[in-house]
Amino acid sequence: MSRVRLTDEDARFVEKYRPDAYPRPAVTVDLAIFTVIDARLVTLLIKRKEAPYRGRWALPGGFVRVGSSRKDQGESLDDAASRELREETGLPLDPGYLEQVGAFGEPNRDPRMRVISVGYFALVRPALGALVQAGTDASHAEWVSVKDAQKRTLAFDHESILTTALARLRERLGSSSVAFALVGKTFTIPELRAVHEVIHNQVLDPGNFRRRFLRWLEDGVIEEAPGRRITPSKPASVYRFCKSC
Amino acid sequence: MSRVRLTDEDARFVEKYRPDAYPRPAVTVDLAIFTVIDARLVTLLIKRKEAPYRGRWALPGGFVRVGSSRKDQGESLDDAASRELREETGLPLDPGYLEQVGAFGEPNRDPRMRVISVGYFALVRPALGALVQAGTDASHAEWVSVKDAQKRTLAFDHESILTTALARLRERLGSSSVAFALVGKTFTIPELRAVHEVIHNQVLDPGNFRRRFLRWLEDGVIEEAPGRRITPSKPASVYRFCKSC
DNA sequence: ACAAAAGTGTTAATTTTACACCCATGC
DNA sequence: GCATGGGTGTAAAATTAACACTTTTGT
Repeated sequence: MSRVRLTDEDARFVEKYRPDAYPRPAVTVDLAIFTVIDARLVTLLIKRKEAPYRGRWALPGGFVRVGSSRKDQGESLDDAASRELREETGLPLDPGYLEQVGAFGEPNRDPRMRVISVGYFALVRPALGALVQAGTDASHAEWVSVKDAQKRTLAFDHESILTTALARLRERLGSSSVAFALVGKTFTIPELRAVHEVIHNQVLDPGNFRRRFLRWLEDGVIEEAPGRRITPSKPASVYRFCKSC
Repeated sequence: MSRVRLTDEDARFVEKYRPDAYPRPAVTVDLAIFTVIDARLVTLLIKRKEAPYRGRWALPGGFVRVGSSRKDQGESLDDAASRELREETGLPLDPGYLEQVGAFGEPNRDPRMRVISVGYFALVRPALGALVQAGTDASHAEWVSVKDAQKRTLAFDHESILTTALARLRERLGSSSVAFALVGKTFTIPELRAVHEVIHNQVLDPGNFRRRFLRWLEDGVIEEAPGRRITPSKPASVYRFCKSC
């Protein structure tokens, strides 16, 4: 983020400035965290333990930490989202993938007060996804298939955040960094195809998918990796994402 | 926006709720308002009359009006953007086109306090664009070619908002509603092509462009309109956007 | 008549799609 | 050997790109 140096006049003005002249909204981040489990696209939902909407399912999220002084203005939005992701999943760092999808700020979306939420979508590897359930109070957090999640009545306007995030995920799936965030550190082409099929909810031609994929190999985005898969038929070759072959 | 009815418990809780427990950020909307003038893509910049960054050029924008009570939570983000658009351009309603591009909330992007800005991009017709300059204090607001705007050092992080907005505009240009927002109420194919050329900064084949365009005609998105253009060569036929032929 | 730009036609190149077929492996 | 699914080949279809050519206007 590029920022510009202050003039002396600006600096003097800042010292005099009185905040709180106008009411301010609270600002939160809410996350649609996706992974693939048992060939279903799932998202992490939290059962709210407090009002409002107590007992209802909601996207994980929380308030953005805003410093109380000019010197300390708190954390960035991305940092807030990343922090919530870690806190709610209990997973170690590994950002996986995290992208903002926009601000959601209709009045009265929260009955307590004016709250503006910045929506994110996040991806975690399936292998890690399985750990989340175990690490948390089972009744508190749950992987729910996106289809089911959209049928439940979520708290606040989380339904619309989820829908927007899902659309964004589908848009981004063509990009390699997104595509590889939902498979293991090593993977086969059929594994990757299965993920695409689940997300787009349609079967894909194996041959054609393979050809699209092979461009990434030619471009050096991925490389062959050692390893095998146990299969009831011909085993596929294993690849890995290649950030610095 | 779908929202869910409160339970009685929720309602009771809301009554007790004490806001202001944590510091809150100020929230603004900032707009990249585009139009085409003299075959240049231009955006409206405001010369700041107050600190911080006094005298520097900035995107038009302002604080989101947040009500001070639970009953009145103020205006929506879209409404705030739409209001600023009207206030800064002095143009009558006619939304033209307005779309959110995301939240920009790095700490210290504003030296006074933590400010989170929601960026929008807006389109106004060229014919209207010319009026804006006249209606405002000339030294206050100015149409600046996007290329020049990106060379000037804009206030805050407006450079990054502008860049993001421009990218979004280019993405959306294929959609009819966006494409037609930058030409007159009636227009010719060459006029429309000129707009595309300016925005994508490349010359387009007239024949091929025409064919792409004609699909919209077949789909009934547009229709022929009466009228002519004064030209030094063969005049093109005139069309109009057709919301309910 | 001439220049200029609209509009039409045609063809090659590229990408997408569909589907046949061979191959390696576990059982 | 046989079923299963990985991997390869190929050809039709659709889209894109390049460019020649005809038409209509103002001068």
